[in-house]
Amino acid sequence: MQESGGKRKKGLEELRRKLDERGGHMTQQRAAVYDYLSSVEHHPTAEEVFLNVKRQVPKISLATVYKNLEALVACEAISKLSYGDGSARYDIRTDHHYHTRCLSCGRMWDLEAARGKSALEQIKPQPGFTVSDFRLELLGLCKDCKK
Amino acid sequence: MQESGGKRKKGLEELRRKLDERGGHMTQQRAAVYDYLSSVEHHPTAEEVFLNVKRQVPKISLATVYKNLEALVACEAISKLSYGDGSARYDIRTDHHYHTRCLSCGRMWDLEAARGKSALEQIKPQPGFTVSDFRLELLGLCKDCKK
DNA sequence: TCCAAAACAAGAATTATTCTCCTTTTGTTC
DNA sequence: GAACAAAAGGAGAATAATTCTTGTTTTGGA
Repeated sequence: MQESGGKRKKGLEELRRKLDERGGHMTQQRAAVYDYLSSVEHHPTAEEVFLNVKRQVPKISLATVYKNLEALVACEAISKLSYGDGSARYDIRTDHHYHTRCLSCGRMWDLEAARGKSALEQIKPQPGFTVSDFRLELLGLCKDCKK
Repeated sequence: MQESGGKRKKGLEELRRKLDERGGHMTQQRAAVYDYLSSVEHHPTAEEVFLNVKRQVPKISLATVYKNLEALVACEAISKLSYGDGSARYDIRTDHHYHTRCLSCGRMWDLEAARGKSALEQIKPQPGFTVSDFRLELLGLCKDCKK
């Protein structure tokens, strides 16, 4: 499930650069958290990251996972999402994009924002409110659940 | 801040009808929660509902407020806005509309969906996914927090 | 009026997350 | 490469939002 060596190494170098900018250090635990997020297609919870990273760094604590996820969000290496239910989820992508969510199975997918951006800009907030970002989810039924 | 007597009474009758459909009872506490939500422009948290309803029903407990909010959501008298950042908020509206949310103070406002709807329909999901609803938030700074 | 179901209050429990305290590691400087 | 300050780690306590539990009261229909 891990990316190929070269690509992975490149990701970690990029991460180090981003950490450096804010005076953050690269650690084994941090690299493992980032690496795990790079290796999965979906958007896992902190708990899920913890359980998986533990296999590579058995002594890592849940608090460390949380602190690292926070640090990675702060240096814009990953982004934090919420599906609206319990726990927050983390996404290796930091570019502007949205999500589709299946109301039946709960799974989510990325939605390319290319067309969305200009469409969203047509929607105006109340006077005096300055918009800095959009959050958009399309809710419905996925291919599998429609059967 | 309360609605005029007639309108308020009508709202409560409507609520009783919705509760009846699911075998729910009308109580002083439940009416007060609903009434408070009807009386405000913004979308308060459970805590905020609790503190305000307490002024009318001093012995109400926070758990009761939560249970009533849940019951009102279940009978579709109100809706719950949970985007995962901090506490959930509750909205007397159940029709299709969107929200603005201030990143500084956390408050939320309604955003009329009239223009939004056609704009959102331009955004296409992955093939095979059937969209039944949109969730949209504009994030930014409100008038007060910009100062 | 009576009764079963529903709802109440109070507080304990749970869940997700953050904080505290003390130890270890990192990266920079000599 | 040793020394050092800052950053990060680990373990578990603390916090915040929400839900559950227990025993009591209220509601609405018979």
